[in-house]
Amino acid sequence: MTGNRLLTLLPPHDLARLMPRMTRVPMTRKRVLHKGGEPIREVYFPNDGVCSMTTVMRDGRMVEVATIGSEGMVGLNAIFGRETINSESLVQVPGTDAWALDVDDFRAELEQSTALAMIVNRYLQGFLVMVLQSTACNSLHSAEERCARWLLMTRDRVGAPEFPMTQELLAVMLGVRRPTVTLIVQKLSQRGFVRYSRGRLAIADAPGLERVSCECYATVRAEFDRLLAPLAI
Amino acid sequence: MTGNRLLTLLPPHDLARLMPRMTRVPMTRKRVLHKGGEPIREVYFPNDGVCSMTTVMRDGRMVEVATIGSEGMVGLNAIFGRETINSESLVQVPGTDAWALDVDDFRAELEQSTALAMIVNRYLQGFLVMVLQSTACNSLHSAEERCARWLLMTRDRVGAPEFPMTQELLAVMLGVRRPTVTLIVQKLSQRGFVRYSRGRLAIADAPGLERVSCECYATVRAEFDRLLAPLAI
DNA sequence: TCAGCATTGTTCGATACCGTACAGGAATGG
DNA sequence: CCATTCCTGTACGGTATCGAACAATGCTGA
Repeated sequence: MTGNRLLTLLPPHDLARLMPRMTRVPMTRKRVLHKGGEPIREVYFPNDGVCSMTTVMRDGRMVEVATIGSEGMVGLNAIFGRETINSESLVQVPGTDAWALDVDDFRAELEQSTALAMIVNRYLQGFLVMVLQSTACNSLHSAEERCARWLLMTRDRVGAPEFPMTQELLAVMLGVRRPTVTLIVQKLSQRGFVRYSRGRLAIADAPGLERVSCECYATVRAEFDRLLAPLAI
Repeated sequence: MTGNRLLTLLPPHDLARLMPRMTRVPMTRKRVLHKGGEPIREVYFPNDGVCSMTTVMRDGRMVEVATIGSEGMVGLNAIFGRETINSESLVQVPGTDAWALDVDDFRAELEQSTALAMIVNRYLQGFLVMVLQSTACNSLHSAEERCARWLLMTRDRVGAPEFPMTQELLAVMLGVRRPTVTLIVQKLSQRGFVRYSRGRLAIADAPGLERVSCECYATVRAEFDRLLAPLAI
Protein backbone atom coordinates (compact mmCIF):
# COMPACT_ATOMS: atom_id res chain seq x y z
CA MET A 1 0.00 0.00 0.00
CA THR A 2 2.20 2.80 1.23
CA GLY A 3 5.57 2.71 2.88
CA ASN A 4 5.38 6.25 4.13
CA ARG A 5 5.29 6.41 7.88
CA LEU A 6 3.16 9.54 8.14
CA LEU A 7 0.50 8.15 5.81
CA THR A 8 0.57 4.83 7.63
CA LEU A 9 -0.30 6.62 10.86
CA LEU A 10 -3.44 8.11 9.34
CA PRO A 11 -6.74 6.50 10.26
CA PRO A 12 -7.99 4.40 7.29
CA HIS A 13 -10.87 6.74 6.64
CA ASP A 14 -8.64 9.79 6.32
CA LEU A 15 -6.14 7.92 4.21
CA ALA A 16 -8.88 6.67 1.89
CA ARG A 17 -10.04 10.22 1.30
CA LEU A 18 -6.50 11.32 0.51
CA MET A 19 -5.42 8.51 -1.78
CA PRO A 20 -7.48 9.40 -4.87
CA ARG A 21 -5.87 12.80 -4.96
CA MET A 22 -2.32 11.55 -4.78
CA THR A 23 -0.11 10.44 -7.62
CA ARG A 24 3.01 8.33 -7.63
CA VAL A 25 6.19 10.04 -8.71
CA PRO A 26 9.34 7.98 -9.22
CA MET A 27 12.19 8.62 -6.83
CA THR A 28 14.93 8.86 -9.39
CA ARG A 29 18.32 10.07 -8.38
CA LYS A 30 18.94 13.82 -8.45
CA ARG A 31 15.33 14.53 -9.26
CA VAL A 32 14.52 18.01 -8.01
CA LEU A 33 11.30 18.09 -6.01
CA HIS A 34 11.38 21.73 -4.98
CA LYS A 35 13.48 24.25 -6.77
CA GLY A 36 14.86 27.14 -4.73
CA GLY A 37 12.89 30.35 -5.20
CA GLU A 38 9.93 28.74 -6.94
CA PRO A 39 6.58 28.33 -5.21
CA ILE A 40 5.77 24.88 -3.87
CA ARG A 41 3.27 23.09 -6.05
CA GLU A 42 3.23 19.67 -4.48
CA VAL A 43 4.30 18.02 -1.28
CA TYR A 44 5.80 14.53 -1.31
CA PHE A 45 5.52 11.53 0.98
CA PRO A 46 8.43 9.21 0.09
CA ASN A 47 7.79 5.50 0.30
CA ASP A 48 11.49 4.81 0.26
CA GLY A 49 14.75 6.43 -0.78
CA VAL A 50 16.16 9.58 0.75
CA CYS A 51 15.69 13.24 -0.11
CA SER A 52 17.78 16.18 0.93
CA MET A 53 16.71 19.65 1.73
CA THR A 54 19.63 21.88 0.82
CA THR A 55 20.58 25.51 1.12
CA VAL A 56 22.32 27.15 -1.78
CA MET A 57 24.65 30.02 -1.02
CA ARG A 58 25.23 32.96 -3.32
CA ASP A 59 28.55 31.57 -4.47
CA GLY A 60 26.81 28.40 -5.60
CA ARG A 61 27.96 26.17 -2.78
CA MET A 62 25.23 23.80 -1.73
CA VAL A 63 24.90 21.91 1.51
CA GLU A 64 22.31 19.65 3.04
CA VAL A 65 20.34 21.07 5.95
CA ALA A 66 17.81 18.26 6.45
CA THR A 67 17.31 14.65 5.43
CA ILE A 68 13.89 13.29 4.61
CA GLY A 69 12.82 9.73 3.97
CA SER A 70 9.80 7.54 4.46
CA GLU A 71 9.49 8.84 8.02
CA GLY A 72 8.46 12.26 6.80
CA MET A 73 7.48 14.56 3.99
CA VAL A 74 9.16 16.88 1.55
CA GLY A 75 7.67 20.37 1.61
CA LEU A 76 6.79 20.60 5.27
CA ASN A 77 6.88 24.35 5.08
CA ALA A 78 3.75 24.20 2.95
CA ILE A 79 1.97 24.30 6.29
CA PHE A 80 2.91 27.97 6.33
CA GLY A 81 1.92 28.73 2.77
CA ARG A 82 2.96 28.31 -0.80
CA GLU A 83 5.98 30.58 -0.69
CA THR A 84 9.26 28.73 -0.78
CA ILE A 85 12.02 29.31 1.57
CA ASN A 86 15.60 29.66 0.52
CA SER A 87 16.19 25.98 -0.07
CA GLU A 88 16.04 23.23 -2.62
CA SER A 89 14.86 19.65 -2.18
CA LEU A 90 16.02 16.73 -4.28
CA VAL A 91 16.35 12.96 -4.29
CA GLN A 92 19.74 11.80 -3.04
CA VAL A 93 19.31 8.08 -2.70
CA PRO A 94 16.87 6.69 -5.28
CA GLY A 95 13.86 4.64 -4.28
CA THR A 96 10.79 3.39 -6.03
CA ASP A 97 8.40 6.27 -5.56
CA ALA A 98 6.76 8.91 -3.42
CA TRP A 99 3.17 10.06 -3.12
CA ALA A 100 2.69 13.55 -4.50
CA LEU A 101 -0.11 15.74 -3.25
CA ASP A 102 -1.10 19.17 -4.50
CA VAL A 103 -0.31 21.91 -2.01
CA ASP A 104 -3.86 23.22 -2.00
CA ASP A 105 -5.22 19.74 -1.38
CA PHE A 106 -2.70 19.29 1.38
CA ARG A 107 -3.62 22.53 3.07
CA ALA A 108 -7.32 21.85 2.71
CA GLU A 109 -6.87 18.41 4.20
CA LEU A 110 -4.95 19.85 7.13
CA GLU A 111 -8.07 21.84 7.99
CA GLN A 112 -10.43 18.91 7.66
CA SER A 113 -8.49 16.04 9.14
CA THR A 114 -7.38 16.57 12.70
CA ALA A 115 -5.49 13.29 12.43
CA LEU A 116 -3.37 14.61 9.57
CA ALA A 117 -2.83 17.87 11.40
CA MET A 118 -1.70 16.02 14.46
CA ILE A 119 0.65 13.77 12.54
CA VAL A 120 2.17 16.65 10.59
CA ASN A 121 2.53 18.54 13.84
CA ARG A 122 4.48 15.67 15.31
CA TYR A 123 6.67 15.46 12.28
CA LEU A 124 7.31 19.18 12.49
CA GLN A 125 8.40 18.70 16.07
CA GLY A 126 10.84 15.97 15.05
CA PHE A 127 12.04 17.97 12.10
CA LEU A 128 12.84 20.90 14.35
CA VAL A 129 14.77 18.73 16.77
CA MET A 130 16.69 17.22 13.86
CA VAL A 131 17.65 20.60 12.44
CA LEU A 132 18.61 21.98 15.83
CA GLN A 133 20.77 18.95 16.48
CA SER A 134 22.37 19.30 13.06
CA THR A 135 23.23 22.90 13.77
CA ALA A 136 25.11 21.87 16.88
CA CYS A 137 26.56 18.84 15.13
CA ASN A 138 27.96 20.85 12.26
CA SER A 139 29.81 23.17 14.54
CA LEU A 140 31.18 20.59 16.97
CA HIS A 141 31.71 17.29 15.19
CA SER A 142 34.30 16.16 12.68
CA ALA A 143 33.52 15.24 9.11
CA GLU A 144 34.14 11.60 9.92
CA GLU A 145 31.67 11.55 12.79
CA ARG A 146 29.07 13.27 10.67
CA CYS A 147 29.72 10.94 7.77
CA ALA A 148 29.07 7.91 9.96
CA ARG A 149 25.94 9.57 11.24
CA TRP A 150 24.68 10.26 7.76
CA LEU A 151 25.27 6.71 6.59
CA LEU A 152 23.36 5.30 9.55
CA MET A 153 20.48 7.70 9.04
CA THR A 154 20.35 6.75 5.41
CA ARG A 155 20.33 3.04 6.21
CA ASP A 156 17.38 3.57 8.53
CA ARG A 157 15.49 5.45 5.88
CA VAL A 158 16.12 3.14 2.94
CA GLY A 159 15.66 0.13 5.20
CA ALA A 160 18.68 -1.66 3.79
CA PRO A 161 22.37 -1.77 4.64
CA GLU A 162 23.38 -1.11 1.05
CA PHE A 163 22.47 1.75 -1.23
CA PRO A 164 23.76 3.81 -4.15
CA MET A 165 25.81 6.80 -3.08
CA THR A 166 28.59 8.72 -4.75
CA GLN A 167 31.32 10.44 -2.83
CA GLU A 168 30.44 13.63 -4.61
CA LEU A 169 26.95 13.58 -3.09
CA LEU A 170 28.28 12.63 0.30
CA ALA A 171 30.55 15.66 0.12
CA VAL A 172 27.56 17.94 -0.42
CA MET A 173 25.70 16.30 2.44
CA LEU A 174 28.56 16.93 4.81
CA GLY A 175 29.63 20.29 3.50
CA VAL A 176 33.19 19.14 2.80
CA ARG A 177 35.21 18.63 -0.37
CA ARG A 178 35.14 15.36 -2.22
CA PRO A 179 38.76 14.33 -1.59
CA THR A 180 38.02 14.60 2.11
CA VAL A 181 35.20 12.12 1.64
CA THR A 182 37.55 9.74 -0.17
CA LEU A 183 39.86 9.74 2.83
CA ILE A 184 37.04 9.22 5.29
CA VAL A 185 35.49 6.36 3.32
CA GLN A 186 38.87 4.67 3.02
CA LYS A 187 39.34 4.95 6.74
CA LEU A 188 35.91 3.48 7.42
CA SER A 189 36.61 0.68 4.93
CA GLN A 190 39.94 -0.24 6.49
CA ARG A 191 38.30 -0.61 9.84
CA GLY A 192 35.67 -2.85 8.30
CA PHE A 193 32.70 -0.63 9.03
CA VAL A 194 31.66 -0.14 5.42
CA ARG A 195 32.38 -1.52 1.98
CA TYR A 196 32.47 0.86 -0.91
CA SER A 197 32.78 0.44 -4.60
CA ARG A 198 31.96 2.83 -7.32
CA GLY A 199 28.67 4.37 -6.33
CA ARG A 200 27.50 1.61 -4.01
CA LEU A 201 27.93 1.76 -0.30
CA ALA A 202 27.32 -1.15 2.06
CA ILE A 203 27.35 -0.94 5.81
CA ALA A 204 29.27 -3.96 7.03
CA ASP A 205 29.40 -3.31 10.76
CA ALA A 206 26.60 -1.07 11.95
CA PRO A 207 27.50 -1.14 15.65
CA GLY A 208 31.06 -0.25 14.75
CA LEU A 209 29.87 2.60 12.59
CA GLU A 210 27.67 3.81 15.40
CA ARG A 211 30.70 3.93 17.66
CA VAL A 212 32.57 6.31 15.39
CA SER A 213 29.45 8.34 14.69
CA CYS A 214 28.55 11.23 16.94
CA GLU A 215 25.72 10.99 19.44
CA CYS A 216 23.50 13.06 17.17
CA TYR A 217 22.48 9.94 15.29
CA ALA A 218 20.98 8.27 18.35
CA THR A 219 19.47 11.50 19.63
CA VAL A 220 17.55 12.29 16.48
CA ARG A 221 16.52 8.74 15.88
CA ALA A 222 15.13 8.37 19.40
CA GLU A 223 13.17 11.56 18.96
CA PHE A 224 11.54 10.41 15.72
CA ASP A 225 10.78 7.01 17.20
CA ARG A 226 9.12 8.62 20.17
CA LEU A 227 7.11 11.08 18.12
CA LEU A 228 5.98 8.75 15.38
CA ALA A 229 5.26 5.66 17.44
CA PRO A 230 1.92 4.22 16.24
CA LEU A 231 0.50 3.99 19.74
CA ALA A 232 1.08 7.58 20.55
CA ILE A 233 -1.37 8.84 17.98
CA MET B 1 4.80 49.31 27.57
CA THR B 2 6.45 46.34 25.94
CA GLY B 3 9.45 46.17 23.71
CA ASN B 4 8.72 42.66 22.55
CA ARG B 5 7.92 42.53 18.89
CA LEU B 6 5.49 39.61 19.05
CA LEU B 7 3.46 41.20 21.81
CA THR B 8 3.46 44.52 19.99
CA LEU B 9 1.87 42.85 17.00
CA LEU B 10 -1.05 41.62 19.09
CA PRO B 11 -4.32 43.53 18.80
CA PRO B 12 -4.80 45.72 21.90
CA HIS B 13 -7.70 43.64 23.12
CA ASP B 14 -5.72 40.38 23.05
CA LEU B 15 -2.72 42.01 24.64
CA ALA B 16 -4.86 43.46 27.41
CA ARG B 17 -6.20 40.02 28.23
CA LEU B 18 -2.69 38.62 28.37
CA MET B 19 -0.97 41.31 30.40
CA PRO B 20 -2.48 40.58 33.81
CA ARG B 21 -1.19 37.04 33.62
CA MET B 22 2.38 37.98 32.78
CA THR B 23 5.15 38.88 35.15
CA ARG B 24 8.40 40.69 34.55
CA VAL B 25 11.56 38.72 35.03
CA PRO B 26 14.90 40.50 34.92
CA MET B 27 17.19 39.62 32.05
CA THR B 28 20.32 39.14 34.07
CA ARG B 29 23.35 37.63 32.47
CA LYS B 30 23.62 33.84 32.44
CA ARG B 31 20.17 33.45 33.93
CA VAL B 32 18.86 30.06 32.88
CA LEU B 33 15.33 30.27 31.50
CA HIS B 34 14.90 26.65 30.49
CA LYS B 35 17.09 23.96 31.89
CA GLY B 36 17.83 20.97 29.67
CA GLY B 37 15.71 17.96 30.51
CA GLU B 38 13.27 19.78 32.74
CA PRO B 39 9.70 20.50 31.66
CA ILE B 40 8.96 24.00 30.47
CA ARG B 41 7.07 26.00 33.06
CA GLU B 42 7.03 29.42 31.51
CA VAL B 43 7.62 31.00 28.14
CA TYR B 44 9.40 34.34 27.88
CA PHE B 45 8.97 37.38 25.65
CA PRO B 46 12.17 39.42 25.98
CA ASN B 47 11.83 43.17 25.86
CA ASP B 48 15.53 43.54 25.19
CA GLY B 49 18.75 41.64 25.62
CA VAL B 50 19.58 38.40 23.87
CA CYS B 51 18.95 34.79 24.84
CA SER B 52 20.56 31.67 23.45
CA MET B 53 19.06 28.32 22.89
CA THR B 54 21.88 25.83 23.27
CA THR B 55 22.44 22.14 22.84
CA VAL B 56 24.55 20.33 25.39
CA MET B 57 26.43 17.26 24.23
CA ARG B 58 27.15 14.27 26.38
CA ASP B 59 30.75 15.35 26.90
CA GLY B 60 29.52 18.66 28.29
CA ARG B 61 30.34 20.78 25.30
CA MET B 62 27.69 23.41 24.76
CA VAL B 63 26.92 25.34 21.62
CA GLU B 64 24.30 27.84 20.57
CA VAL B 65 21.70 26.62 18.09
CA ALA B 66 19.40 29.64 18.05
CA THR B 67 19.40 33.27 19.11
CA ILE B 68 16.32 34.92 20.54
CA GLY B 69 15.73 38.55 21.34
CA SER B 70 12.86 40.99 21.41
CA GLU B 71 11.78 39.77 17.98
CA GLY B 72 10.68 36.44 19.41
CA MET B 73 10.06 34.23 22.36
CA VAL B 74 11.95 31.72 24.45
CA GLY B 75 10.17 28.40 24.71
CA LEU B 76 8.62 28.28 21.27
CA ASN B 77 8.43 24.50 21.47
CA ALA B 78 5.76 24.92 24.15
CA ILE B 79 3.38 25.00 21.20
CA PHE B 80 4.00 21.26 21.01
CA GLY B 81 3.59 20.57 24.70
CA ARG B 82 5.33 20.88 28.00
CA GLU B 83 8.06 18.36 27.36
CA THR B 84 11.44 19.92 26.82
CA ILE B 85 13.67 19.09 24.00
CA ASN B 86 17.34 18.43 24.40
CA SER B 87 18.33 22.05 24.81
CA GLU B 88 18.89 24.77 27.34
CA SER B 89 17.97 28.45 27.08
CA LEU B 90 19.75 31.24 28.92
CA VAL B 91 20.40 34.96 28.83
CA GLN B 92 23.58 35.82 26.95
CA VAL B 93 23.42 39.58 26.66
CA PRO B 94 21.64 41.15 29.63
CA GLY B 95 18.69 43.47 29.21
CA THR B 96 16.12 44.99 31.48
CA ASP B 97 13.46 42.31 31.49
CA ALA B 98 11.22 39.83 29.71
CA TRP B 99 7.56 38.99 30.10
CA ALA B 100 7.04 35.56 31.57
CA LEU B 101 3.87 33.61 30.90
CA ASP B 102 2.85 30.29 32.35
CA VAL B 103 2.90 27.52 29.76
CA ASP B 104 -0.67 26.50 30.42
CA ASP B 105 -1.83 30.09 30.04
CA PHE B 106 0.17 30.35 26.86
CA ARG B 107 -1.33 27.23 25.40
CA ALA B 108 -4.82 28.20 26.44
CA GLU B 109 -4.36 31.60 24.87
CA LEU B 110 -3.15 30.04 21.64
CA GLU B 111 -6.53 28.32 21.39
CA GLN B 112 -8.52 31.45 22.13
CA SER B 113 -6.65 34.15 20.30
CA THR B 114 -6.27 33.57 16.59
CA ALA B 115 -4.10 36.66 16.51
CA LEU B 116 -1.60 35.14 18.91
CA ALA B 117 -1.69 31.84 17.04
CA MET B 118 -1.00 33.63 13.80
CA ILE B 119 1.86 35.65 15.24
CA VAL B 120 3.45 32.64 16.88
CA ASN B 121 3.03 30.76 13.63
CA ARG B 122 4.93 33.45 11.80
CA TYR B 123 7.65 33.46 14.37
CA LEU B 124 7.93 29.69 14.07
CA GLN B 125 8.37 30.12 10.35
CA GLY B 126 11.18 32.61 10.88
CA PHE B 127 12.73 30.49 13.57
CA LEU B 128 12.85 27.51 11.24
CA VAL B 129 14.47 29.53 8.48
CA MET B 130 17.02 30.83 10.96
CA VAL B 131 17.92 27.38 12.22
CA LEU B 132 18.12 25.94 8.71
CA GLN B 133 20.38 28.78 7.65
CA SER B 134 22.54 28.26 10.72
CA THR B 135 22.94 24.60 9.89
CA ALA B 136 24.31 25.48 6.49
CA CYS B 137 26.31 28.37 7.91
CA ASN B 138 28.03 26.22 10.49
CA SER B 139 29.23 23.75 7.93
CA LEU B 140 30.35 26.21 5.26
CA HIS B 141 31.48 29.45 6.88
CA SER B 142 34.57 30.32 8.86
CA ALA B 143 34.53 31.26 12.51
CA GLU B 144 35.34 34.85 11.57
CA GLU B 145 32.40 35.16 9.21
CA ARG B 146 30.07 33.64 11.79
CA CYS B 147 31.45 35.89 14.49
CA ALA B 148 30.70 38.98 12.43
CA ARG B 149 27.24 37.63 11.75
CA TRP B 150 26.57 37.02 15.42
CA LEU B 151 27.68 40.50 16.42
CA LEU B 152 25.39 42.09 13.85
CA MET B 153 22.46 39.94 14.89
CA THR B 154 23.06 40.89 18.49
CA ARG B 155 23.25 44.57 17.67
CA ASP B 156 19.87 44.33 15.94
CA ARG B 157 18.33 42.61 18.93
CA VAL B 158 19.69 44.83 21.67
CA GLY B 159 19.12 47.89 19.50
CA ALA B 160 22.49 49.39 20.33
CA PRO B 161 25.97 49.16 18.79
CA GLU B 162 27.53 48.41 22.14
CA PHE B 163 26.80 45.63 24.58
CA PRO B 164 28.41 43.42 27.24
CA MET B 165 29.97 40.29 25.83
CA THR B 166 32.80 38.09 26.98
CA GLN B 167 35.00 36.14 24.62
CA GLU B 168 34.15 33.02 26.54
CA LEU B 169 30.47 33.40 25.68
CA LEU B 170 31.25 34.25 22.10
CA ALA B 171 33.23 31.03 21.88
CA VAL B 172 30.20 29.02 22.97
CA MET B 173 28.02 30.86 20.47
CA LEU B 174 30.33 29.99 17.65
CA GLY B 175 31.32 26.54 18.77
CA VAL B 176 35.03 27.37 18.81
CA ARG B 177 37.62 27.69 21.55
CA ARG B 178 38.17 30.93 23.37
CA PRO B 179 41.71 31.63 22.10
CA THR B 180 40.28 31.47 18.59
CA VAL B 181 37.82 34.19 19.54
CA THR B 182 40.66 36.32 20.89
CA LEU B 183 42.38 36.14 17.53
CA ILE B 184 39.22 36.94 15.60
CA VAL B 185 38.32 39.91 17.78
CA GLN B 186 41.83 41.28 17.48
CA LYS B 187 41.61 41.00 13.72
CA LEU B 188 38.24 42.76 13.64
CA SER B 189 39.62 45.48 15.94
CA GLN B 190 42.68 46.09 13.83
CA ARG B 191 40.52 46.65 10.81
CA GLY B 192 38.41 49.11 12.78
CA PHE B 193 35.18 47.16 12.62
CA VAL B 194 34.78 46.73 16.36
CA ARG B 195 36.22 48.01 19.60
CA TYR B 196 36.64 45.63 22.45
CA SER B 197 37.64 45.95 26.02
CA ARG B 198 37.07 43.60 28.90
CA GLY B 199 33.55 42.40 28.50
CA ARG B 200 32.26 45.28 26.41
CA LEU B 201 31.99 45.13 22.67
CA ALA B 202 31.22 48.09 20.45
CA ILE B 203 30.54 47.91 16.75
CA ALA B 204 32.48 50.77 15.17
CA ASP B 205 31.86 50.13 11.48
CA ALA B 206 28.71 48.15 10.86
CA PRO B 207 28.92 48.18 7.04
CA GLY B 208 32.49 46.97 7.29
CA LEU B 209 31.47 44.23 9.66
CA GLU B 210 28.71 43.23 7.30
CA ARG B 211 31.24 42.86 4.53
CA VAL B 212 33.27 40.30 6.44
CA SER B 213 30.15 38.56 7.71
CA CYS B 214 28.59 35.78 5.68
CA GLU B 215 25.39 36.29 3.74
CA CYS B 216 23.45 34.41 6.42
CA TYR B 217 23.08 37.59 8.42
CA ALA B 218 21.20 39.41 5.68
CA THR B 219 19.19 36.34 4.72
CA VAL B 220 17.81 35.69 8.18
CA ARG B 221 17.23 39.32 8.93
CA ALA B 222 15.26 39.83 5.74
CA GLU B 223 13.13 36.83 6.55
CA PHE B 224 12.23 38.09 10.02
CA ASP B 225 11.51 41.56 8.69
CA ARG B 226 9.20 40.11 6.10
CA LEU B 227 7.39 37.82 8.50
CA LEU B 228 7.01 40.22 11.38
CA ALA B 229 6.19 43.39 9.48
CA PRO B 230 3.27 45.09 11.28
CA LEU B 231 1.22 45.50 8.11
CA ALA B 232 1.31 41.84 7.24
CA ILE B 233 -0.75 40.81 10.24
C1' DT C 1 34.92 -2.16 -29.39
C1' DC C 2 36.07 2.22 -28.42
C1' DA C 3 35.23 6.93 -27.06
C1' DG C 4 33.53 9.63 -23.67
C1' DC C 5 31.98 10.50 -19.26
C1' DA C 6 31.30 9.85 -14.47
C1' DT C 7 33.54 8.57 -10.58
C1' DT C 8 37.35 7.78 -7.63
C1' DG C 9 42.20 8.12 -6.03
C1' DT C 10 46.19 10.96 -5.09
C1' DT C 11 49.26 14.67 -4.55
C1' DC C 12 50.88 19.23 -2.66
C1' DG C 13 51.31 23.15 0.09
C1' DA C 14 48.40 26.26 2.73
C1' DT C 15 45.37 27.50 6.45
C1' DA C 16 42.03 27.33 10.13
C1' DC C 17 41.32 25.67 14.17
C1' DC C 18 42.29 22.51 18.05
C1' DG C 19 44.06 21.25 22.80
C1' DT C 20 46.47 22.62 26.43
C1' DA C 21 48.91 25.38 29.31
C1' DC C 22 50.22 29.49 31.57
C1' DA C 23 50.66 34.35 32.76
C1' DG C 24 48.98 38.98 33.56
C1' DG C 25 45.44 42.43 34.21
C1' DA C 26 40.86 43.93 35.84
C1' DA C 27 36.89 43.54 38.60
C1' DT C 28 34.78 42.08 42.84
C1' DG C 29 33.75 41.05 47.44
C1' DG C 30 34.99 40.57 52.12
C1' DC D 1 43.07 46.82 50.72
C1' DC D 2 43.85 42.30 49.84
C1' DA D 3 42.50 37.83 48.02
C1' DT D 4 40.07 35.73 44.78
C1' DT D 5 37.92 35.13 40.70
C1' DC D 6 37.06 36.37 36.10
C1' DC D 7 38.65 37.65 31.80
C1' DT D 8 42.05 38.22 28.28
C1' DG D 9 46.39 37.51 25.85
C1' DT D 10 49.84 34.37 24.24
C1' DA D 11 52.47 30.33 23.03
C1' DC D 12 53.17 25.69 20.95
C1' DG D 13 52.82 21.63 18.32
C1' DG D 14 49.30 18.95 16.14
C1' DT D 15 45.40 17.82 13.15
C1' DA D 16 41.57 18.44 10.02
C1' DT D 17 40.34 20.26 6.18
C1' DC D 18 40.97 23.31 2.21
C1' DG D 19 41.95 24.44 -2.76
C1' DA D 20 43.40 23.05 -6.89
C1' DA D 21 45.22 20.21 -9.74
C1' DC D 22 45.84 15.72 -12.26
C1' DA D 23 45.79 10.65 -12.92
C1' DA D 24 43.42 6.39 -12.93
C1' DT D 25 39.56 3.61 -13.11
C1' DG D 26 35.13 1.71 -14.28
C1' DC D 27 30.62 2.38 -16.73
C1' DT D 28 27.85 3.32 -20.92
C1' DG D 29 26.25 4.02 -25.13
C1' DA D 30 27.25 4.58 -30.18
